[in-house]
Amino acid sequence: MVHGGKPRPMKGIRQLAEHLDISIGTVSRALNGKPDVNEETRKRVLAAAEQLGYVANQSGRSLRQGTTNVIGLMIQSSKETVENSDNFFLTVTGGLQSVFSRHNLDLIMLPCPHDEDPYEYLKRMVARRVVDALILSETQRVDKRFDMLAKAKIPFAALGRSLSGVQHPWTDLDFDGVANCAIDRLVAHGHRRIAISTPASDINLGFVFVEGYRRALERHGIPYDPALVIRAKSSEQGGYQVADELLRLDDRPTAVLLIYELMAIGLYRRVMEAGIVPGRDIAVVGFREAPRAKFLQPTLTCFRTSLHDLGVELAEILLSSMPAYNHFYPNTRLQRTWPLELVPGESDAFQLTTRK
Amino acid sequence: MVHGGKPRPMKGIRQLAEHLDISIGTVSRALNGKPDVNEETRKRVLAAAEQLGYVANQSGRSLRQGTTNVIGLMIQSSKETVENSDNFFLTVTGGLQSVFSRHNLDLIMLPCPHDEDPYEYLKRMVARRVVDALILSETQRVDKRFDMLAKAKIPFAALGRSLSGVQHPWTDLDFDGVANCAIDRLVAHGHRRIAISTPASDINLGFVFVEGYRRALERHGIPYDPALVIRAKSSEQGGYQVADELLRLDDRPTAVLLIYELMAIGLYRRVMEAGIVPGRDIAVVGFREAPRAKFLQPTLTCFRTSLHDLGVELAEILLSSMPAYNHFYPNTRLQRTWPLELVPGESDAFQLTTRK
DNA sequence: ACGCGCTCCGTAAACGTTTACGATACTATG
DNA sequence: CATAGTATCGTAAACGTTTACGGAGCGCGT
Repeated sequence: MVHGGKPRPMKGIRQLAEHLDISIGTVSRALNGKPDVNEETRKRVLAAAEQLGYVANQSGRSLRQGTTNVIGLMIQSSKETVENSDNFFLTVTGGLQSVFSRHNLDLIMLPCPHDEDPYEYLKRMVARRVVDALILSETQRVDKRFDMLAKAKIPFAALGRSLSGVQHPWTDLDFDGVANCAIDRLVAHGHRRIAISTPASDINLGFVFVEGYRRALERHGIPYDPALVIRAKSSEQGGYQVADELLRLDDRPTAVLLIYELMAIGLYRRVMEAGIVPGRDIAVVGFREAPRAKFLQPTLTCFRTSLHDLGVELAEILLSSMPAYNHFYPNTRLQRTWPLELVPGESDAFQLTTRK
Repeated sequence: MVHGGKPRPMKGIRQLAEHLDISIGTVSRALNGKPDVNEETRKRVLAAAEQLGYVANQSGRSLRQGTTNVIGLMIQSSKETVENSDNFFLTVTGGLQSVFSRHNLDLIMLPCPHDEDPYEYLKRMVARRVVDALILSETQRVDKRFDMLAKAKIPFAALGRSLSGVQHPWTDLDFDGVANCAIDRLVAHGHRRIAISTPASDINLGFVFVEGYRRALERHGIPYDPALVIRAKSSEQGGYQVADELLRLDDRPTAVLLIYELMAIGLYRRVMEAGIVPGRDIAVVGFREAPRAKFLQPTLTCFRTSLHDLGVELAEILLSSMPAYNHFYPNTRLQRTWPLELVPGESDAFQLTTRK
């Protein structure tokens, strides 16, 4: 039984303690920055820990204190979601982490498998107790997950508002504001028959988007026509399909508002097949800005925002709703819509001449 | 102290045991499917656990058995990576999970913050001991992470081969095979001056890609010209830049091989600005297939593969390298390149007429 | 000399599991 | 009936932390 030699891999705080010839209590206090420990011994402990490569076992720690210092971001990578949303999550993640890291919190992503019920998945993850708090995305119109988390008293914030019972913290892109702005612009250009695309799923953003569209129309005295609300997947194929439906309408719309900018690629393609050119015969406005939109001809009018900053906001909202952290973020609004900036393109830059 | 009434939230296995009036040992054995427990009582235990919503505390469990049943997928969301699509990761994730879930393993994603050194980040995550094994992606040419994990004796597999010392399990797309096939095709069409794009970073796939390109060229007796290897970011902008550089070359190439299919969008745009049309004046071949490629005019010749199946393979490789699971996957090759299938498009479907 | 407060540290009890070990009751076998 | 074997269960010791509690030593004022 060799005892000296190379510093063998640390087994636990116990070995570190007996190597320093002090008690484990003191070692623990030294490592955790507790006040009642001599500065001198703290230095020794930290040095020894560094040298021997000791690092606290997280299981033991979180068993004892019931906390893990990990925040989970649940993402439901449904087939549809996978097709769009490329950099969306990773960009938001960057913003989240920039805040969390200041508090020594780590972020992990919890991807719900396609074939599993998100609610059951979340239950499993909560039961694992590997996260202290959660960020939910892709919120449904009514979302059982919120009620469950509220009942389980685990803090959470949502990326996207919802109608669910509990008042929960969230940030959300300003979907109705965007719809509002787009309609104002299109109406000013002479359009009165304006279609809108919305996701086929129960995700809440679609409802909010259409609601804003409806209110804006009514403000201009234009009746709301359900036939102009086209449900389609948020992908290029979806855009193609939207155009297809548009062309089939009797009183063909002169403008269309897309929930997802990539759809414009498919839409352009389909209408051009029909001899209709975007930006001249039909106005197109897209939600959010993708780098790809810049490569469309004609360039797409859309809305820009910083997803990174949205992540920052979301993290702060979550933390301010957690007792242990809320003093860092004293007066934070717990619900916040995130503004977007209009990026004018050529796709709607024409005045509609009343042709009939 | 009320004792009856609503089933209050379970505190632990102890309460569950005394509610059933049996010992905690038996309860634990019943829940974990151990053999020495009466089928009758097992049923009772499972029923009670279900009814009271009991679920084992993961910290306690993993403290005791030193295992967490969680696999981590580390992703370095570098700025550049974010610009490309993360549906890559989400798709692979689907394949991984379909395997892991059979073994009651959960997958979490560990996104390394932009501003943190991936190596340090990984060290922190390993220290947390929240994962039993790891999957690394975006492997560098030489990657310190592998050595660290090997030394720490934590199992891992990589998405992408590397030159690092240790023989580690990996799957990788068949970059050199693709380069090979593309060159054969282009040469058959009369091209001899063929450019190639490669990432600007130290990620290994670029080296493998160029290596395959080089060997294929030499097989055809075409000298390798370093000037034709263009480093650029894997984005539309990068494609634009590649085209820019191409146009600046004296003896202008008649074909180009792109490491990332989205680059074709920018490349098309730039060459068309110069009056050169893809598929007639210049041949373009892209690596991997994106849905977007279908919307390009002319359609892009590229290579298709199932990233989901690649995930399946990767998961199996990882598990077969773990003592506790390897009997499930007896004779699995621990290193495997993943084949891709050619998807012929119009972008290289012309015979080069020798023009000079 | 005594008591008090302060600083620093050791002791031991939790946290919620799993599991080796032994105990009990019952069955089969001689 | 004695004994061995089997099926089932209870007991208690781990796993590695954190932390409440108390104790030792010291300075200081009375």
